[in-house]
Amino acid sequence: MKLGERIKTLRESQGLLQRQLSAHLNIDTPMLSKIERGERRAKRDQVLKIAQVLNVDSGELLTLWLADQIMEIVAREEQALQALKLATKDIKTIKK
Amino acid sequence: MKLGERIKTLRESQGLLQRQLSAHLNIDTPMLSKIERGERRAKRDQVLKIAQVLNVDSGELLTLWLADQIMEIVAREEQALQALKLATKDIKTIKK
DNA sequence: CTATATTGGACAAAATTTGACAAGTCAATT
DNA sequence: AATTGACTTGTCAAATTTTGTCCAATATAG
Repeated sequence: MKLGERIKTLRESQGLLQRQLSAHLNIDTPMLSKIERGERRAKRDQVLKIAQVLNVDSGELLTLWLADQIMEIVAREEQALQALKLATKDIKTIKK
Repeated sequence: MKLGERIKTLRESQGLLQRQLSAHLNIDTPMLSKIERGERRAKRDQVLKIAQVLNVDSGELLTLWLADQIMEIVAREEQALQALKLATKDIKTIKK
């Protein structure tokens, strides 16, 4: 889980406590702790809120958030790379 | 949804009815109909069972099944390609 | 040591998914 | 036109998963 690490790094770099950041998200500290450690997944709007509070581009965090979810799906599958390749191709053809 | 289409094609190529295939999966025909049209997602063990009944390599269907899920996550996101690229990199480093 | 921050685990609430069922369409047949 | 068979659509409940809270435990700072 990369998003959690990134959040923790950003939070600490700004001298914020879990208690403070979690307050912005309307969750308690144990919950944020779990998100930072990747034990629980943040919701999309929480990611946006975190980006806002920590003054970073939401796109950066959303990318990590999405990648984490993809990893959860494919990480234990033999066909991981094939599936990723196929999905990438599909996305590209959709965008055109 | 690619898996559904593939299932339908395979099923029809073998002259099987939804009723027959769905019986193997212990679900009713409406449910299979939805899976084939991508309205509902098959479960992993259902995919394996389908591969078995339709005599195809389970890896092929699992790849489609995984790709579908990835698409569900990223399809509507701007960061889709970045996230896919990142996840691909992560998978590759894990496998090494 | 004390106080504060973080983590762990159990449980409850909320949200999502899975499936069954009833009713519907559509096509071919009679 | 009515019947039949295959498939589809919509709704609802059961089951599973996710999200969150609370309390206690551990770690960290002063």
